[in-house]
Amino acid sequence: MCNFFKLLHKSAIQAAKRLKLEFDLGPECFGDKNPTDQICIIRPHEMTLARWSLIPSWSKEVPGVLMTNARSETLEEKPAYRGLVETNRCLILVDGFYEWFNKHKTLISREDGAEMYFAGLWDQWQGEKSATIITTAPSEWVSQFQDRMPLILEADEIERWLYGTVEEARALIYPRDPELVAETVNGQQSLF
DNA sequence: CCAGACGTTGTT
DNA sequence: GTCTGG
DNA sequence: CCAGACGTTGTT
DNA sequence: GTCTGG
Repeated sequence: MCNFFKLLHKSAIQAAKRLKLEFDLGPECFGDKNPTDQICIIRPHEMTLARWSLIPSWSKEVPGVLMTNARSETLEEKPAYRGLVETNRCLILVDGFYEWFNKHKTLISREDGAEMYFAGLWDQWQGEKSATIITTAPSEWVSQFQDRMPLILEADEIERWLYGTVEEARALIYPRDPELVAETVNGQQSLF
């Protein structure tokens, strides 16, 4: 599920360097992250903290349901997300995300070991920023674990997602097949 | 029309 | 604020 | 996933 | 038999 991931400090340093952004994050966004935790997001010209699970700006109160993922297929239709792809795109920075495989907690990360960028959307409610991760159909490889996966952008796409036109951004929303590896978390490495 | 929702995933 | 389900 | 529906219109 | 709503 795209509901549990990991971010290490060193990857935030890397991302800041790659995107030429100032690094200024509290320690609360590092480690294993669950919905409603503070996570590291990247907006145009800014790396910052946000609550994981989007709260629409028009909400009367904190929603009773989690908005941790946004389906790419219906992004532009749903009341909670409509319009955000035009003005409120962001990246969610992670090292890898967790899936359950044969009852083992399994970390899925990039084969090249680099930091990973999820395409996401953010909003602001009563001064607080929050964000959601866009999901797509799984690649063939990921489908052995799950039938959805986060939209993972490549290094040469992340600036287009942040700074490009809406059309350029929309063109990046499609199912991918990134080079990934999986390893069980309890020491034993599994080979996939 | 108008009240009520507004979201996603999917075995541990 | 806007959609949709009854 | 799996149980339950499987249809349409829309103000008095 | 197949879709969808929970």
